[in-house]
Formats: sequence, structure tokens, C-alpha cells
Amino acid sequence: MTYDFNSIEKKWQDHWAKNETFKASNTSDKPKYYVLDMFPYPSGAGLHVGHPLGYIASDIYARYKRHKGFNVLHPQGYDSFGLPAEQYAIQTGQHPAVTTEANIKTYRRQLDQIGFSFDWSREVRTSNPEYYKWTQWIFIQLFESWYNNDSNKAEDIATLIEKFATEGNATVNAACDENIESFTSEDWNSYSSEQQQDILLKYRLTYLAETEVNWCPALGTVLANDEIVNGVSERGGHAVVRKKMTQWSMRISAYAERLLQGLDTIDWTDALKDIQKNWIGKSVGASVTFNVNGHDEVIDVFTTRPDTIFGVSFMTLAPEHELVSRITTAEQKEAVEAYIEKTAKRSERDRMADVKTISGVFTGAYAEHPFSKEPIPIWIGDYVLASYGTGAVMAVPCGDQRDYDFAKHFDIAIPNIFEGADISEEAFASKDNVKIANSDFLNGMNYKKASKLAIYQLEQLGQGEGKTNYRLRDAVFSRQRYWGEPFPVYYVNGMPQMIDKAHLPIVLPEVEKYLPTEEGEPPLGRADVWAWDTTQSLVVSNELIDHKTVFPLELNTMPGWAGSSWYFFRYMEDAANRDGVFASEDALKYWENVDLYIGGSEHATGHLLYSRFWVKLLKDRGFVNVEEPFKKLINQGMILGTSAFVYRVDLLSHLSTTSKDFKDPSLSKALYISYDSFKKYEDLYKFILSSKISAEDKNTFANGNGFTKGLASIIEDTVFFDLLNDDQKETISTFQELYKAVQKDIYSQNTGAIIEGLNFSAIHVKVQYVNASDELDIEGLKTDGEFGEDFKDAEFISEDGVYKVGRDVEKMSKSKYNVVNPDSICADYGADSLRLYEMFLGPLEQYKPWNTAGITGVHNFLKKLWKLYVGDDGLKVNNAQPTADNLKTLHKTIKKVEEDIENFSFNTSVSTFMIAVNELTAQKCTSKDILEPLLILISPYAPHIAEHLYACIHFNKIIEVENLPKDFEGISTLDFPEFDASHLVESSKKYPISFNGKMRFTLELPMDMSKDDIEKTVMAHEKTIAQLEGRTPKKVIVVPGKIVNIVG
RNA sequence: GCUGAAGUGGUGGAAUUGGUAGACACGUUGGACUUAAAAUCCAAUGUCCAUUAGGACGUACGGGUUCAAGUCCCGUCUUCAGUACCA
Repeated sequence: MTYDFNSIEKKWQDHWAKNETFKASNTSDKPKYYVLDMFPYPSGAGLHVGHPLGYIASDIYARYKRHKGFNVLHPQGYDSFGLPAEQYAIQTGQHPAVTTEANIKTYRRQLDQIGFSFDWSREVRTSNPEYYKWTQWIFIQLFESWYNNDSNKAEDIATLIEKFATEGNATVNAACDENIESFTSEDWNSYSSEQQQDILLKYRLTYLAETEVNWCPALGTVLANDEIVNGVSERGGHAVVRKKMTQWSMRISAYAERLLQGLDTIDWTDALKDIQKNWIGKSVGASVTFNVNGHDEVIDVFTTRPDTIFGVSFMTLAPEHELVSRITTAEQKEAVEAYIEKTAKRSERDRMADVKTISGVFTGAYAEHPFSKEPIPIWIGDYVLASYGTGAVMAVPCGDQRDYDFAKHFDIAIPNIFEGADISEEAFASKDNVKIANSDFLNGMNYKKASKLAIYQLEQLGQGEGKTNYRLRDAVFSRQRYWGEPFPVYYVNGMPQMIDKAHLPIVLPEVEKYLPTEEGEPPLGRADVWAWDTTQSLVVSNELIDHKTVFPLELNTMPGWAGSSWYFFRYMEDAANRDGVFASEDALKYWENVDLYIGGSEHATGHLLYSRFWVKLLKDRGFVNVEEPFKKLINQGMILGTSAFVYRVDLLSHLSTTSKDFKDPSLSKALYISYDSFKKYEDLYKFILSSKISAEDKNTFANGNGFTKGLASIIEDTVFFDLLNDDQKETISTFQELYKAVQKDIYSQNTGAIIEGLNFSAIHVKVQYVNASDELDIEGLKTDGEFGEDFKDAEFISEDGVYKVGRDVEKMSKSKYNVVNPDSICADYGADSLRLYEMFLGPLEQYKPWNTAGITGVHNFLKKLWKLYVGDDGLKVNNAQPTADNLKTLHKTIKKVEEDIENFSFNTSVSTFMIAVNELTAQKCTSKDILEPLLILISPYAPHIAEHLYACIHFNKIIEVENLPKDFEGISTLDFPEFDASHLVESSKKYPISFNGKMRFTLELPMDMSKDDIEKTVMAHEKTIAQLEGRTPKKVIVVPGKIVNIVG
């Protein structure tokens, strides 16, 4: 009876699927627990071993929670809209829906073979119209909401319209666009419908706005900052321009404070919280208004240091600031315009990365200090960003290093307003332990007091107020793409109108090509049937557009994060009951939110922030009951690939004649040396260059003397040779042999080349051909068609009969040939081995290289586990009375495994299982009372083998899975074993006896021995006497149950 | 620059409140079984010295606290991640 994992695993996977073992119920007496993995994007490359890491962890936890008596929801689905499918569609013309469907099939097959306890009946796909109907519905909710800062929540836009109609907007305290003109109720009521809509857009939580974007005309699309390299597109190297575009935006900034405060209520890692805190970027300070001399203009600035207001010696505006053109004097006009033109060419990222260059231009204009009324020169400088704050700063050079550097560079005064601070070399940036000086009414105060008073005085003047600023920007929500959710929006007289929710979903139209139109419109501009008929409430042909009853539809689509911002609610509802709701009230009430969320930290400022925002909106509008989507979040680390390299022998050569008839010399057979040789040669090369020889000799060595260079020039009677020790001489003689063989080969081809030396290039080879000892399967590599002729006739120079490759850890990628796919692991070792091994690799959150070498370890463990239960003659388990040792092993294991799972320390559990099985095997344990609970402990980790052995014990024979009775309930319904501490009570302890803190020997003593008795016994022991060599100890430390330390 | 995390054998990694550093596994070496190989089993395996007994050193580096430090404190270095003229 051998452990036939392939057959066992397949059969149990089928059994679970057929019996819907892991289907969650929305009605249960059990407490609920919701375990979720971050939404996978079904990429065309399929799963590699890095993907399941988090899924295995969450699956272990989900299965554990079931054993612990919870009603567990553990669903899975696909974030199936996205760029790669669209990119592929552009290249091949295949509809993204088709390729996405195929990719999902692959994903599903790969996921199934790992034995996850997903409730697939609740699967969702964001690209499914039944799903994105509700994404569109939520979008409409956002459109129909405004944020009331007084009630601190989003409200129906109708309440705002009501206020406008009765009170105007003066009393409204809303999160809205800046610079909205105030109006009265009479004004409002007299406005045209278009005017009213225009105003409302400035308040809605999703709104149309002009946004500056990186537009790439050649690609017909907007590019993210990191898709631009050196001012051109990363893909194709096309020109990119800054362009204003009307796009949908999400007013996430309205929620900045709640997003920040909410972090305190959720159990996420501090690292992740810090990233979000940073991103939200709250700073408390004041806004200050400066009048501009001789103009009717004012400059608003935000400062975190209102206490330093008397230290202001200039102001700096961003070059893009709208006031610049108006206030610049005639003399300065030329210089200012030249500067603006220069900075416009630099990307925001460029400007931010370049900290060293100080640049700026004086506008010629002056602002007036609010208190002293002194004139303050107004400069422009590109260290000030238009997109942050007001795009203007009041510069306090004595207290801010950037302002200081700017002032020094342009020779602007640096008044010192800090008592006793030395600002001759640098600014005094600390706000602690210093008093304000030279500052009129602020003199002698500390930061806190002075800030408060300064704000108060500014308020008296009407030139400022306390203000909190957030870095968080509103999120652009439009994409010029095809493969995304269409907006439920049509346009009447240029104003956006929502399609009534009753007519959703608005289904993505067909297009003949997935590219932008020739006019630069998004791909939906190519759709023929993409107009809204308001009378029929139907999407109709574009030809019918008359702007009376038939109107054009929105051409942008939604971004990738739209569908993933609420999918966790969709899983709560049974697939059968999803028709009329995104999730029913009952389901939402029962499941509340995700108890445990596992995924990568790369989503910290995207998905994880946006979903928190949408959930808060849905709560404000009364659709859900929770403020936060994910109660606890664990980040899993990435699994990296371990690339393998062979070292190709390349020629360093020149032609002996000037004749062009000769072809480039190449070896008749490609040669590859092993890593060991490569390393030796490389070390030797470095050794020569770091040796004490003349610079001239080094140059000869590195660059050659016309005939040889590098290692080839190390021959007897040279300075280089004299440096070598015996080992190095050995190395050089193998090199010279190789060199001569290469020379001979080339000369015999008569190519006219002079070979000066050899070079070695590291070439990636497939990791599949490398075993655990880094030895290469040369035959396998030679016959691999994917490498073409590269290795077919190559000669691999082995050392001592083996060819070893070099290794390096890199991100898993196809081009590096280091991708390991779970399919072959499952076939060779089984899903249980894969699951255990991925956990065994190390702490979940850590980045770690994948190295198949260790998988035999966990596989052997499973074989040992099998043998503990099954012998040559069948099942070994019986009703024998467990021994004290058996019980000790079991309960030790229960305790440790339970603690480990609660702490997400899965790697240590696997070790614990190994120890338990090793011990029970040594104890020859056959007792069902021990071996059955042990299976429950192991089942979350290695569910197939545990389930199978459990069924065997249950029926007291080796069973056939397909013949199981229908009513058989498997291991997943059993309770987790109870830990009983009484089995771990020891009667004696092996004390480590240390001398001055160093352990010298151990001594077994009874647990209940008193401190004094321990000391006496230890001191009388012969080894103690030997250790002390007649000295009298100064002190003896006895910690009962722990240690004895003798000092002296 | 700032913020956060980390640095332990040949390798992945253990060490829960300061209390036997290196669990468990890989790899390596030796042995058993076998015609042989695979599989399996047994033993050794931090480094150095020593025939053994045993000893010295050892958790990035330098200090410190303590009877006792991988763990606590101070300083330095390195790596990774996030972030950045953020006013």
C-alpha cells in the first residue's frame, strides 16, 4: 500500500466538488467567518508557484475555522477586466472576452488541482454584465451623492438641491470644488437647468473635471507616470505631452479624514497603515492670504508653520500658477516666460527627482506681508508643485531648508526669527525647544502658542484661518480603453446624464478594432451601436443620434479598480439570489465584512484605499452596515525565482588583415564552462587587478598587448604568473588549455582572426534542467526545442564528471526561464506536498526564493505520515490505549499548531508535524485516539491525505473514495482537538548548568525540587567540581524549571 | 533624505516573556540493503584546535546593561520595501 497521491487527490477533489463540501450557508447557528484572497487577474501565462502562496495560507485558515465551529465563507472569482487582455486583443484581434474566458479555464484547472476549499458556487467575474450592472449602479450612487461636512457623511444629492432652492449655497458645508461662487436661493431658482447641473457637478462625489494627463498621441492613450521614461512612452518610445482632458473623477478627498481615522479600527500591519497614512498625507497648519501690491489679486498659501510668518522673506509660486502671467512685470516677462517654457518640458517626476538644481525667476511683483505690511518679492520656482496645496508657498528660509537653499542661491535675505538659533550654515527646521524672536507679537512664544496666536490674528485681519491639508488627490476614474465597465452615462448639451438604474446593465458594445479612433477618441468611439434612446430606454445605433431623444453615450470605460472595490459584498449573496440586488440586506447583515483578507502589499494605495472609500460611501447611503471592508489583513510576500546560468565561452579577437572577406570567427561548437570554473577564472581576474603591480602592467593585463589579454596573458615568466599561488597556477593551466583549444579551433577554420583571450557570458537556462545540487541535465537542455540551436551541438565542460550551473535570485519571469509552474509539482509530488512546501519555505509575509530542492523533504514527511497509518497489510490503526508518550506528543502538537495558525506562522506548524510524526513513528503508535486527532490537525495543511486516512480509519479499512456512502461526512466537519495541558506535565527537567553564562552540561532533576536542593545537588555534582577547579563561586543563580548559572 | 522591516551554518529557516543558539528540512559525507540503480534506513554535519577527553570562537560590526543577550539600550554598516522639493 503505497501513498498514491495522484489518485487520492484527484478523487477527493471530485468528491468535495460533487458533495459541495465547502458551500457556505447564509443561515447558520454557527458564528460566521469570512476569509478572502485578493482578487486574481486571470493572466494568459497561468499560475506560477508564487500565486498560490496566499491562497494556501487563507485556505489553511478557512479550513481551521471550520474545525473551530465557524460557518466559513471562502469564495473565489476573477478580476477579469484589464489591460493585458486588451493588449492581446489589439495584437491578435481576438475579442478580450474570448481570451479571458480561456485564461479563466486554465486558472480554474490549476486552482482545482491544489485542493482549495473555495465555495465556487459564489464565483464572480467583474467582466460579467450581471456583475458590472452593479458596478454601474454604484457609480450612479456616487453621482447622486454629495458629502456634507456638517453631518460628516455622504447624502443624497436631492438634499443639496433642496438646500440650494431654499437657502442658496452659503450655509452649505460640503466637500466640493474650490472657488465655487456663492449664490442665493433666488439665484439658484433662476438658473437654467444646464447652469444648475454645472454647479451640482462641483459637489457630486463623482464628477467631470478637466484633468491634466500624460497624453501619448501615437498610442492614443493616457500614460501613468511610470509608463514614461525620459519623456517618451516606455512602450515604443513615442512622444508624450501634458494635456487637459475632461474625465470622471472620484471625490475620495472628501473621505480623507475618515480614511485616516478608520485605520485605527482595523487590524492591518503597521507597514501597510503607514503607507496609507503617508498617502493621505494629513498636515495641520493655516491658510494665509497675501495681497499683491498694485494688483487686485491675492495669493493663498498653505503653511504648517504659521508661527514663522515673520520669517517670510519671499514667496514662490509654481510656474504653472494662474497668477504668474498676470502679476509679472514687463521687465521680468521675458525671463519668466523662458523659465515656464523650460519647466513645462520636464515631467513632474523629473522635477521631483532633481533635488540638487535650484532654479527660479523673480516675477518683479511684490506681495504685502499681512502684519508688517512689508513688500515681499514673488518668485516662481519649479520646486513648488501646482498639484499640491495652492501651488504657492510663503518662504521662510530660516526655518525650511529648501527655502534656505533658494534664498542663498538667489541672494535673498534670511531673517532669523528663532531665539539663539544658528542659521549661518543651514535652516533651523525643528519646531521644538525654540522660542520665536523678531516677530512682533509672537516674540518669546513656542511653536504651539505662536501658531495659535498667528492664526487668531490672521483671522482678525480676514487674511487666514487654521486649515488641515491632505495630500490625497481625487482619483481619475476614466480610462480610454475598451476592456472595462462602460459608464451608464449619456450626454445632453454636453451635460452628463445618468441612465435610470432600471435599465442597467449597459453592456459593452462590439467594436471592430480595440484601438483608439483616428480622431483620438477611445475605442468605444468605434462602436456603431452606442447611443441612448431616451424614449425606448435602449442602446441604439449611432446614426439615430438627434440630440432630441437619442444622445451619444460616454466613450470612456471605468478603471480596473472599479469592479474590485466592492466584489467582497457580491460573494455574500448566493448566486441564485443575486438578480435584484448587489447583495441582499440579510446577506450583508449576516456576513458584515471580510474577517481575514490575504494579499500583496502592492495594492496599499490602490485597491485597498479605493475599496475603503466605496464602502464608506455605501454605508453613508444606507446600503451596507459596515464602515470598513477588511477587518484583518495579512500581506503575503512574493516568491522569487532562482535562475540558473551556464557560462558561454566567447572570443576576444581581432582580424589579422583588413580584408572584409572573412566572416566573424565563431567556435565550431559552442562551449560552456561550469559555474565553478567561471568563478575561479573570475576570481583570478579580479585578483590580478587588485594585486600590487604597476598601473602599466594592469593596463596590459586588462586591455591586451596585441596578442593576448586578460587571463590569456598569464603565462610563465610574466609579472602576472609570479603573483600566483599553487591553486591559482592550477586554475590558470586549465584556462590555458581551454584557450589553446579555442585558438586551434578558430585557426583551423582559417578566418583570419587573432584570438586574444576568452570572455564568459552568463546565459539563462531553464531551471527545470537543474537538480537540487545545481547539476545540469545536459541532454535535456540540448534537446529542448525552445532554445533552438543554441545548445544542440554545444559542448559542456564538466568538472569531476558534473556540470554545475550558477544561480541567482530574481523575480519570476518567462524571459528568465525561472518560472516554476505548480502543475508539474502537483504531478510529481502532489498538491499536499506543494501546499506544505509553500508554507514550509518561511514566514508568509517574507519575500523568498523558490527552490525546488527542499520539496523532497515535505514529500518524505507525507510518505512517513502515510506509513504511520498504512502498512504492507493494510491499515495499522487500532483501538490500542494511548501511552503517556503518545499523548504528550499529540497535545504538544495541538498546542503548537493552534498557536501557529492563530499567528499565521504556518512554516513552524509544518516542522511541528514532522516532529510529531517522527516521534509517533519511533513510539510505534497505532492508537486511533492519537492518530485520528492528528489528522484533523494536519487536514488544513494537507487536506487530501488527511481526508483519505480519516475515511480509512472511519471505515476501518483502506477505502475507495468513489465507493463512499452518500451520507459520509468528511474530516472537515470534525471539531479541532482540545488541548489538554495535563499530558504535558513533566516530573523532571533536564537543567542546563551554566558557568558564567556558558552551558557546560545538563543535569536531570525533579520538577518539584526546591531552589536550595537544586543548588546543593548541582554544587555537589562531580562535573561542577571539575568545572570550578577548586574556586568558590561568587553566586549561584537558580531559576526553577529553567536554568542554573554558577558565577565565579 | 525620511519612514518601516530585516541581517543567524553550505542553503531555507527555528529559538513564545532575556534562560541549553542552530529545532525542522535541504544539501554534503560515510555506512546498510542491492549485481547495479532508484527507493528506504542508520550515522555524522556551525567554524577552528585536539587522537580522545575536551577546549576556543560564534547570531552584520563596535560598545553597553545583566548572573545570563540572537532577543534589551546606544552607535555604525548593509539589504529590502514605501515615500519624497509635500510647503
